Order: sequence, then C-alpha cells, then structure tokens
Amino acid sequence: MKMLLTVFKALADSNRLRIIAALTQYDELCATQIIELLQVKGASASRQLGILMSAGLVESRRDGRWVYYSFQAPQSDYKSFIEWMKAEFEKSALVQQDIKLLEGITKYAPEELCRRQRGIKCCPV
Amino acid sequence: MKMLLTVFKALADSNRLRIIAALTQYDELCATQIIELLQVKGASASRQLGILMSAGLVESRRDGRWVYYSFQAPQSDYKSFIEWMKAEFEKSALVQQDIKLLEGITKYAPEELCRRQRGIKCCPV
DNA sequence: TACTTATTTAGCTAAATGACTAAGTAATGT
DNA sequence: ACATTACTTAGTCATTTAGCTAAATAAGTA
Repeated sequence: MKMLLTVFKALADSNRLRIIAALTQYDELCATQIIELLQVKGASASRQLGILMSAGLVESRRDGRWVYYSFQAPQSDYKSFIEWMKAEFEKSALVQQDIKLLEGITKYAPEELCRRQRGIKCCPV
Repeated sequence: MKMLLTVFKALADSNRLRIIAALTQYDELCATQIIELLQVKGASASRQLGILMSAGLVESRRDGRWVYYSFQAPQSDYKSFIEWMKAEFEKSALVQQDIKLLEGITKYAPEELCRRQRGIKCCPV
C-alpha cells in the first residue's frame, strides 16, 4: 500500500494531475511544452515531474539537452486504474481545455517556446 | 476533474487510506473503533473522517451519540476505480495487518474502547 | 576553450496539512 | 436540571509542500 499512497500523493496536486492528463493524450511531451501548458517556471515544472517520476507514473528520455516525458503505468496491475482515470479525463471539461491549449502549444517549435519562457521576444533579427 | 483531484487528495494520507481500507472490509465501523485502529486522538480521527466525507468516499449515520461510518463510491462511475483499489488492499500486507487489529478491536464493546481512549482503566467496580 | 541553452537542484517564503489540546455541541443518564 | 459521554470544531504548533529565484549541471555551439 506504500506504492498506492505514493501514487495518490503524486496525483493529489492540480498541476501534476494536468501533466498526467496531458501525457495520456500524447506519446510524449517535452519539458518546455509542459512548462507552457502549466504557466509555471521551469524549476517548478521540473520539481513536479520529478515527483511523478518517483511515483513511477512518468518516465523520461533525453535527446541532447531536451528531455521528453511520457506516461507509464507504475505497475502492470495498475492498468485498470489507468484506464478508469483516462475515462475520467475524457469527461473533464478542464482536461479538454488543456488539450486545446496543447494543440496550440505543439504547433510551435520547442526552441520558440523556450525563448518565450525566457522572456525573449520574437526571433532575433 | 475537480472531484478526481478531491478524491486523490483525500486518499493521499496514510491514515485516511487506512480508514478507507478498513471500511471496505466492514459494513460500517464506529468512530471509536477507527480511533482505536489509528491510535490517534478522537479530534484527529474526526478531522480525517470529515475530509473523507467531503470527498464523498465515506458516509455516516448517527445512533444517539454514536456515529457509524461506511464506505461509498463517490459517484457511480467510480466503481471500477473502487474495485481496483479493493484488489490492491487485498494484496497489501499493511492492510492485512490492520484487518487483524480490527478483528480484535471489534470484539470489544465500543463503550469499553471509549473508556480506554479516555484513559479510564478497566470497568468501574 | 568559452559561451549559450535546457534542465535540475538548493534555499527561501508562504501556504497547506496533520496532530495535538481545549472548548463546544448534542444525546444520554441520573 | 445537571452531569456525563461521544463526537466535532477552533486554535496552535510543527512539518510538509508548491512556487519562486539563483545557482549548478550537462549538452550543444561558436
């Protein structure tokens, strides 16, 4: 039940739940896209992603400097819980709203999102 | 998703998770039995039970001064989540240990448990 | 090699949380 | 009517948590 508690604690935060919901809709998202969705600073998103990784709900892969996150079931017998949760996300207006935001976000190059996040306006001329 | 978050927050505490696990094993338990199981003061147990009730996971009925708590699914479409969680409780050594404790606790009259909790030794002669 | 960039970690602050004690409420017993 | 009892709520304290900024780390670029 230790893992159960860890998983519930990981999901007991609105930003982490949004991350999980988003990651169930895409094969993977990079850190910058998640930062853009949540509208928090990079360090905060990194912290939350770390918690989700510790809980086994998220895994990451590195491609150079870029980190891509994807959803995973922490254990094979969590699959029915995961299916149920996905069904709940389908029904949620807030999650659908986030999905619309992500549709826009994923249209931009991650480099562009990073520049916006660092407060650099437009492409340098 | 607001309810989802509320339910996860309610379950994201070891004592509340133990309460839920216990209540899936009995039709109902009274406050005193839950206090005895958790080994916390009555006010703390009451607080935690209040959180679980707000999340819709627990309901209560009064019989005079005695309050009995029982488990419920917060919503009909939470049933598969509930079934999965019960299956996880079955597998958990900590939950099985709590069930053994409860077997002992439920052998006592609730009045007796209350006296013990108030620090009164044995039956008054 | 030095600089830039994407991400992570450390430390701080404010807010939230869980346990306690004390006080309060409502039901029961005398 | 008063005292007792089973619980609930308020307030306090210690701990935990979530966001921030600043610093650190590692990868890529010039």
